[in-house]
Amino acid sequence: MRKESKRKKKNMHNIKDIRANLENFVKTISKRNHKVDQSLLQTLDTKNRDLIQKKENLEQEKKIISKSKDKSLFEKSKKLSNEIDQISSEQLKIKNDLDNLLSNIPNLPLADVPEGSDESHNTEVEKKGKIPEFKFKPKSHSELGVDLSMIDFDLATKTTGSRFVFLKEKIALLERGLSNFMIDKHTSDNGYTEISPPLIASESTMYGTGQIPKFIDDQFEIKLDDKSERKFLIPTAEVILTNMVKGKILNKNDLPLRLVASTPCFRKEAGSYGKDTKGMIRQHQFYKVELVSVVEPENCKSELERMTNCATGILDSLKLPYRKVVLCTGDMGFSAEKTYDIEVWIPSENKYREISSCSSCGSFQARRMKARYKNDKNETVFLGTLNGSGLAVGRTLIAILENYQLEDGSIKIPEVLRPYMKNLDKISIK
RNA sequence: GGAGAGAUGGCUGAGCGGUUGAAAGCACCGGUCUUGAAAACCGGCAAAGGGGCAACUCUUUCCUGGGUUCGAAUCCCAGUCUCUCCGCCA
Repeated sequence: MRKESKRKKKNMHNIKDIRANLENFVKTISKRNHKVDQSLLQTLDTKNRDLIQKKENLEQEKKIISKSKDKSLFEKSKKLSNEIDQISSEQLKIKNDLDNLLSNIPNLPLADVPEGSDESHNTEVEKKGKIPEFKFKPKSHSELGVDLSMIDFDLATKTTGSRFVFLKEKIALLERGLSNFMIDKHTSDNGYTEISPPLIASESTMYGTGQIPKFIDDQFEIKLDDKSERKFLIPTAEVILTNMVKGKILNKNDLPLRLVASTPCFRKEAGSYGKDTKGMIRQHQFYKVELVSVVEPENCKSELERMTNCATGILDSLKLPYRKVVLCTGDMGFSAEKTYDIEVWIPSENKYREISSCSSCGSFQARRMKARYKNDKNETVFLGTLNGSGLAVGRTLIAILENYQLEDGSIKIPEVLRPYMKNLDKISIK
């Protein structure tokens, strides 16, 4: 039989589930500020299935002929091939449209996620730590760093461009110390396995966690050579860590898988022009300690709580004031079904700023990655994946500089960090 | 950069034009035996998609894409990836 042209299989939302409850699906997705063209979806699906039926009938006919080895039927078989080709290419086109439609639809929010269109509808669930009271006007981290000659934005502008920074001496050490401190804590106290991953991900890897196709504009694409698959600098270690199970079928006793890595992250920050242009809050490149859990899907909810606690644990031990919020349906990331943001207190802005985001993605990413496991009943089912920052190192650094600043512009080092800082108790001008 | 080898089910690994969705082993699940476990023995065990309330049934899939043939895991072409050796660099 002639090989029928195959399509690259994309996995995303399960069309079967959607079909069974289309109204509801569209309604739930609309809570996420995403409109689904219901009639288009329905038309494509019906048409697709119709063509599949037609194609399969012909294929069966052809198969019978070829098995019969009856020479008198060979001509007919050739004709069937042509027909099949025709129908097949038509079907492929429809399927492709359907795939494109589906792969741009975000994950379904869990039932307990508050409804809302934007961040103003996020719900605070916890507030912890004491907001520092200064007897002087607290400086911003960039003022502090520049005054100490340990943060240099101008230099980065010269060598690279905007939204990059040079850290020097004790502040560079602080950045490195923070990464080490966080990783140590997650590996020794929280049961995570340390990974040092590639910082470059292939196109299919980026698709797996949901960065592609919808958010391709925010990714730094890099060119290796003309031939190989497109490659991207990772926007977060989530991408590369989560994809470690891409295409795999794990055993139940491999789970849960808990991974931690400290990596630079690269983001174009397209769409945030003019936002947070001052200081280190929003950079094209920053370090982040990332937590990833791969679990049985039914354990996603409890794992999310656990992971979030691992993240806040870092802030607790650094004695930084923070609050925890549940993101509303409209503010969640593409792949998430539920997200907690952890926000740390930033004195110079007199408000809380995101320092970690912990999300359960349910089976959304696993489906895209084709990552499965054998469950109790020996069925092969999609895994659950979660990711969270534990924490964003750059922003933690900012929080420490600002919250621990002294009147003379020097910075007190939190107790737990001192072993990572050559036992310094203070960063001050030499 | 030069020269080779390879890509098959959860894993290892046979097959090299038709009854092969694919041997065998391991893993896994069920059973017999056992006080329990192990061992041994018996049985089961790929995925995706379509149809059906269901029992069930059909189609596709042996790296990807094209081609030859009535028929391809098997033959031809192109590509990707992996491995080994040499060179180069760290």
